[in-house]
Formats: sequence, C-alpha cells, structure tokens
Amino acid sequence: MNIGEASEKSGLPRKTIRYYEDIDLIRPLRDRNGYRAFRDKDVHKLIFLSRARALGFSIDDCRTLLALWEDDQRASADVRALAQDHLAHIDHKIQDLQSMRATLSDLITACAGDHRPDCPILASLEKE
Amino acid sequence: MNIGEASEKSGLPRKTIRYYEDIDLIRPLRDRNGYRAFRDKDVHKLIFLSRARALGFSIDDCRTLLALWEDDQRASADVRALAQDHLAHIDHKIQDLQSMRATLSDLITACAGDHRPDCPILASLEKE
DNA sequence: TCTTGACCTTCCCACCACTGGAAGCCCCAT
DNA sequence: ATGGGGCTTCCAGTGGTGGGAAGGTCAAGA
Repeated sequence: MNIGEASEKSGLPRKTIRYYEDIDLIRPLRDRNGYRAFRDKDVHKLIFLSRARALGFSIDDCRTLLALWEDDQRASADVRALAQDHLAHIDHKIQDLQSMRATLSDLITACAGDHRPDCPILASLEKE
Repeated sequence: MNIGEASEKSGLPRKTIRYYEDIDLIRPLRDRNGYRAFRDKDVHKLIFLSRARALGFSIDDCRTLLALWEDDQRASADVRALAQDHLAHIDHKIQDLQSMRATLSDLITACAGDHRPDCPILASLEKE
C-alpha cells in the first residue's frame, strides 16, 4: 500500500505521515522503487495516532501511548495516569480560555459599537 | 529608557520586545551607542500589547487594535467587531477542548487503572 | 587607570507539529 | 512517446518566543 492509500485510510495527510516516519513513530517498509510500503499494521498505528492527536495528546504522549498499546504486559494504570495528566492539562487550558472569554465578553457588552471613537475595550487595554 | 526598564514596566521579556520591534509593532528610538531608547509612549504601547496578548488576540489582531487605538477618528464598532470575532474564536476553542475533555473523562472513568493490561482508553484509540 | 560585572547589541538555533513548494523519479494509460 | 498523477527528498516557513554565543558599552570600585 502506497502513502496515498495509507493517507486515505488513516485520514492523515501524506505530509504528516512522512513526518511521523521521520520522528520514528512508524516504520513502513520500502518497495524496490523507494516508495513507502504500508502494512495494515502501519495503517492501524496511523489511525491510533490520529485518534490520540484528536484527543489532544502531544506527540510525546502518543509515543508513550503507542508503546503501551504494543506492550501486552502493560498495566492499565499507566495509561490511565497519562490520560489523567492530559485531562488536567486540558482543564487548565479551558480555565484560561474561560477567563479570557469572561473579560472579553464584559468589554464587548460595555462597548457601544457605533460610529463614535469612545471604546471601553481599548480603554481597558490601555490603562491599569 | 533602556530595554531592561521597558521590560520591567511593561512586564514583557526583553526578547519579546526586540521581536515586536522586528515585526514593526513598536519603533523605539536609538541612542548614539546603539541602545534602544524607549519613550513613555513606547512603554505604553508595550503594556497595551501585553494586555491584548493576554486576552488571546493574535499579533495580527494586535496590529489592528494598535492602529485603532492610535486613530482618533476610529469607530468603536470596528473594535467591537474585532473583539467579537475573537470571542467566537475563543468559544470555538473552548468547545473543542470541552468535547475532548468529555471523551477523555469518560474513558478514564471506564478504565480500571490497575495492574492488568485491559484498557478501554487504548481500545478506543484503536478501533472504530 | 584598570578591572569587574551588569547591561546592551546582533545573530543563529531550537521549540511544536506540521505545511508548502521545488526538483526530480516512477508508473500507467494513451 | 507523452502526459499526468503519484512518489521521493530536501529546504524553508509558521508563531511567539527562549537560549546562548560573541562582542560592544557603561558605571562603580580598587
């Protein structure tokens, strides 16, 4: 299977797949003509990576998750711990964004939004 | 005023200030020795930028905001529109994160997290 | 006057996770 | 033989810094 098909099946762009090989997340074989030859196993990994990335795991986390996935002896506690760290990370981001949102939303409400120059949004950015 | 003092007063790292000059957000003067010479006006701008960035505005947005800020003839509607676009952007991000959070949280709940290898988190990343 | 140390300068590299583009093979259909 | 698509590698860029080297400048102390 060439990269185009692997891309279709995994939903990842060709560029991303090459990048993942570059950083040793996957190791597809090579045909005699130099083309990458993907086995089902490789595509399976790509799908795994695509899902993990969609959940916001970093590439480094993905590396660890892949290793755990391939390890029959793994303890689910290890996976769970990683996921929980990541959850905390996400929560932190959400809180940051919500705090931004609140401030911004207040400012927008306070701004007349007409043709006049007076603007509490700019005023708030300006002064203490 | 040298960059160190401007950095202290604005709360921005020296590196960031130099970067902002590089991309023409600010234009401090220069002393005869080549040192940047910040006027109060420059520091004022830096503080403005720092606040805007803290609210999550992109550098490009900041450029526009600065221009509006300096324009006595501006219409507050323009500022408001920009802020509202940004608010929508933030809301979108929050929603993405919350959807991640929900999925991840469900998976964590479902995972025993013990010494056994069975793990719904990995299982969910693997299959459809 | 000399030295020390804290500034300042520019320049280049690294980060993260890709993405775009150029130059050049390879393969298949016509 | 030709054309078009897919494949390859390599280089460069993104945003917004951060780290560090190599070297100039300044003020204070011995």
